[in-house]
Amino acid sequence: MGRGKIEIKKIENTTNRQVTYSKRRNGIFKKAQELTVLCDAKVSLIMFSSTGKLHEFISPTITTKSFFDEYQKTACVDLWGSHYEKMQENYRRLKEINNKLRREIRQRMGEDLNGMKIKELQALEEKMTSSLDLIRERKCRVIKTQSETYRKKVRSLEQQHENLLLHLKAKIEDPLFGLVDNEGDYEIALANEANNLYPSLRLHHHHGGSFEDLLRLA
Amino acid sequence: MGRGKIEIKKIENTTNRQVTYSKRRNGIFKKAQELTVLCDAKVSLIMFSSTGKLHEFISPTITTKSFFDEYQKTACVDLWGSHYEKMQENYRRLKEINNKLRREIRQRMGEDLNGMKIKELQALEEKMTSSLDLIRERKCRVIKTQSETYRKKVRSLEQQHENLLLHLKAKIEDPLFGLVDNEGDYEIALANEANNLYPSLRLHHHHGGSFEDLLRLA
DNA sequence: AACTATTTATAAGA
DNA sequence: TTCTTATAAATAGTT
Repeated sequence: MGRGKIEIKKIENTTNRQVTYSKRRNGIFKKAQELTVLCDAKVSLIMFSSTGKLHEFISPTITTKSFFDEYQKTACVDLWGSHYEKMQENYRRLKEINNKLRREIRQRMGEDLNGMKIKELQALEEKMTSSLDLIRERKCRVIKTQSETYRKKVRSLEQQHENLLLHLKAKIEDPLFGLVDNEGDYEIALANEANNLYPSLRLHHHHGGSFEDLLRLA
Repeated sequence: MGRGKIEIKKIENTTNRQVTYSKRRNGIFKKAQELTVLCDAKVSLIMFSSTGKLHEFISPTITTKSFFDEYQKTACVDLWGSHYEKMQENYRRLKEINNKLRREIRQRMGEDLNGMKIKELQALEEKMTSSLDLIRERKCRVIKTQSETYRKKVRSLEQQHENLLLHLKAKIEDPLFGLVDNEGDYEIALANEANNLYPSLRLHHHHGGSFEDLLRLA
């Protein structure tokens, strides 16, 4: 239908092919639409052009999903295909691994040992003792590090404390060293100066557990 | 296109509607086929008549399944809906659990302890020692049971052995006790009788490890 | 299922 | 892309 009759074979001229695709696509969509209305049919028409562009028509009387549900039921086709099955396979394997891991943990907790042979039990025991050694080693090192940190902090605080004492002594010997407005406020000023240093000492001591805690843990 | 122009609305006369459906279905299939060839396009055309009958055309250059895989990818349509998403969610959770389990095992193996506080390490150590106690207890019980079984078997075999000796002694003292055909075969008969018992003894001894193995294990 | 008068789709050209 | 138009194709109503 056109100025000349054409043979039904691939149009080699790209531009021409795309023009024809566009025209005929409109034509076939219109036909699908008419069929839907005239004959009360449900139609799905999906196409990809040679350049990979997607165009689709679906009867407005139905949703895409329900259309394909019906199609799969009627045609006995499984469009889910590999996607679903691969996923299910992976899921199954993951579950299996999970169970093995759980069993391993239970055994390492001393449960679920019923089926085990003597040699297996012995191997497990050996694994456990060597793991325990590693854990204890790690614990000792952490404690040592922590202890060292505390030791340094204590020394630093002692230093501060000493400085403070020297400072106070100097003030007592020479009341005019600091500028004090009157004799009555002198005691209060001293007390405040002390309080400004001690809170930080207490804070440091309780950050992350006391030194006494550490000794108990080891 | 025909003897008269028709309005595009549902054809109420059933026969007429079915005839038109049949004619136009052929028409649209031909169009789809021509589009496939002329424009090198991939077309899927599926339709259900008002009576529920299915007809479909798909470009012979592609399979139904690969067509829909591509369709889903391109259209970003999830035709499987909630089903798929639920599965994906489960899969994700399972993976997470898996990772936690692996971490737990690694910690129980004495690895991956870097981030742990002293108290956590101590708790882990305690869990491990109590687990180890359970495992050792279990091992001892299994060894005891096994040992007891072997002891009984040994006793039973000793009993059999003693019976055999008595039997032989009886035969030697009274050669006519057993029916022996001639004097020349007497020695051979004795040897065979002995061999029929000893193999079973050897078999029992090596089923699941020897007694000496057991002692070494404990 | 054919037939065929008409409508519709579209190839080629602008 | 869109419009035009000559012509091929599709099809509604009829037989």
